[in-house]
Amino acid sequence: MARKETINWNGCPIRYAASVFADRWNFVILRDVLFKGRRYYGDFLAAGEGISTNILADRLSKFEASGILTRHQDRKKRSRIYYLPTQKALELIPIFLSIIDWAERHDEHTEVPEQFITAYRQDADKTIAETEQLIALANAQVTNIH
Amino acid sequence: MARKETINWNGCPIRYAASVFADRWNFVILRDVLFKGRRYYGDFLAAGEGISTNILADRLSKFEASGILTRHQDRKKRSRIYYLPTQKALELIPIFLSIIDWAERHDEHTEVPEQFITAYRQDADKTIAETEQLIALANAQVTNIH
DNA sequence: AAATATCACTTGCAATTAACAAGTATAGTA
DNA sequence: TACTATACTTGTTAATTGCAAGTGATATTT
Repeated sequence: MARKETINWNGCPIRYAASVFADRWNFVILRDVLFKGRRYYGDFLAAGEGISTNILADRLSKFEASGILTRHQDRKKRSRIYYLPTQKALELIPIFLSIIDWAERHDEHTEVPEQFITAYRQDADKTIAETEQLIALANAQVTNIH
Repeated sequence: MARKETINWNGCPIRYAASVFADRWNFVILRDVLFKGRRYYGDFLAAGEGISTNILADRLSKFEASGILTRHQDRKKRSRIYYLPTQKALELIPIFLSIIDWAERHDEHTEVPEQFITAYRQDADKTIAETEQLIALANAQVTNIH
């Protein structure tokens, strides 16, 4: 996003969403948070398949600013930082699931577990709930164990 | 997207989707196509609230390349060009509707007609179908009248 | 027929952002 | 005390974006 600070956003939901997460790396980070249980800076780096450290730092702080992630310090090991998804982030799950559904239909290279996609198409709400469970688990691992 | 042509996309649906439409201006163009009936280059320019001509041209040709839009010449007035959404584009509707739903819940500035959002929340499939109707109408206006 | 206008782009250049490599700060470990 | 780990910064180069102007192919007006 170059220049043009004072755009007329005009109450458009799509433009708002665009400003929050319409970016290649944002998609990947959100995928990692919502579906892969990643919570640490280092995890995102390793998993992001190529994101640079400065870009990752930039995106994480922007997600914090927009209320998608919260930043926390590990109590016992204070040098470790973890990021947790907010409710606002959890509510992105339906969007990302329908993206997965779409990609599976239109990209021949996409490989989603048959079971997962079938389950989603039969009962989307259930898959949404299950994904939330997954997230709760990942959160617990980070907040309790350490 | 600078450099890094040879990424390991790895069959990930989110990365595929990111490569096709995760970009500020892509969001706006798709909004215009899916919900506002815009079909002409000039319409996109006027409505995009600030997109540059070169960026618009770039995005339109990429959408063509990725099978989201098809480019057509008006028969009677051959200098006019219109773009039509493909089936692949139509199937983005559920994604964009859930984005609208999400933004309405989390952005105080977002102004979506109450009626629309309520209808969507009560019966998503119906709103999806209605949006498809809207698109059919916009297509007809472009392909028949001229 | 010539001049003007419309439309859909290109092109050139400056400004902004991203990628890559390296470095720094703080905390914990040997 | 030295070494390591983790989470970032910083600097530099490369790529993309924004903006203004230009171009070419129709149409329209005079």
